[in-house]
Amino acid sequence: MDIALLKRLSREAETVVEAIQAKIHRLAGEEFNIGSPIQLKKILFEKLGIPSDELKKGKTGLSTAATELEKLRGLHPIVDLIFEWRELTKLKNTYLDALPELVSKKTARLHTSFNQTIAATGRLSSSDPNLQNIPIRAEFGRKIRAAFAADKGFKLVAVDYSQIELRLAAHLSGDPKMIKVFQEGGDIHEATAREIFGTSDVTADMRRSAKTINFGVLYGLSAYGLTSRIPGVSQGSAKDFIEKYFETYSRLKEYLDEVIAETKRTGFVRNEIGRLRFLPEISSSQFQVRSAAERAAINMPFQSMNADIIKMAMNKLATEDLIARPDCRLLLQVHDELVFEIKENAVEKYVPQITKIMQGIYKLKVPLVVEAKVGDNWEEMERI
DNA sequence: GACCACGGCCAC
DNA sequence: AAACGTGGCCGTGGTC
Repeated sequence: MDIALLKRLSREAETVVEAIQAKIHRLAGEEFNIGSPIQLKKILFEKLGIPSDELKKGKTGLSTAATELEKLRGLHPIVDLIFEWRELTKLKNTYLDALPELVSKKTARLHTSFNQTIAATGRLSSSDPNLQNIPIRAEFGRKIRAAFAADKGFKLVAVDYSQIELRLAAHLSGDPKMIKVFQEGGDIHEATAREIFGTSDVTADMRRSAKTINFGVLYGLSAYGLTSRIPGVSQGSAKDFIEKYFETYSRLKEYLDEVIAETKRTGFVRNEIGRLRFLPEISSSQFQVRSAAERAAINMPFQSMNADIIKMAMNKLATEDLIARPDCRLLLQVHDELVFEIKENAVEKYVPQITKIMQGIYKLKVPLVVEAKVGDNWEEMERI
């Protein structure tokens, strides 16, 4: 771990947070704890009178979650500042200030625990610290990854399964259109956009919407849920999108319906290699409880198969002596990705062996593809 | 000081 | 009506 980098970023964040905090307090006309949703609500909706009619309510009243505050952007300058404050304090508290404390004095490394019997789907989880949720999506957070650096003379190598859950959707459902896209090496999100928007001129926005639907379907997304996740889409057109989606991938629709029916009949869902998840709540008389169980049932075959496939690959890698040798060690598993530290002059030797094992570990009706990246740290990685 | 519920948010 | 699955960690506000 590059502790000096984390400390630098922490100081950078602190300076900005203090400036933002002062602005927020000035706009509010008083000092208050921005991190307290109770106090924040009072300022936003009582003192400043920002309209709150469209906002969701939780157990304790109005929600100030990011998805809700998003609706208030432009109504008052304090809103944008709250977003910035939250982003920076989150990163500072959870990563920048916490991780250096946990670095071993002896090894200069960070050691996590991987838990094997926590997640209901068979995934691993990581704790103390969780190294499966290190930021990557936002620009500032992503910099934290640079602190995860390979030893001198070594490289970090990250190998991840490409689109594995959607490939599993194609495989498990046997949907011919979806299978065809993957067999031809096509872009599944673009192909989906072409179908649901009925055009070969797919814009970036169309592809983004199709991507949201592709992933959402694996989670049991509803038209309502889609509405809040695609900007400017009404519930009516979201419903149309989903209908069009399932007209396109009709065998997938049948498969998902079968999973729910089977789970209702037996009280459990079983993935292709036999892992079970019991979901007795699927027969609940309470709509909310029952619906949540249906979504968990829909997701289970994909998420659990992903977990089992990467576990089988890790097992084979261990058997082939590729995870704990002086010039090649497995450091992390992040659900569909394995991160190795490999001696610089041995990357060329080991990466083909690793990718071959990962790709060949389980035969699907579509290609199982992995992508490898290499770099001196976890931020600056290049495809190899 | 330990624990809890909650709201919130990071990852895949 | 309810509204996207699996996790873990943070601070707040509270109890014991």
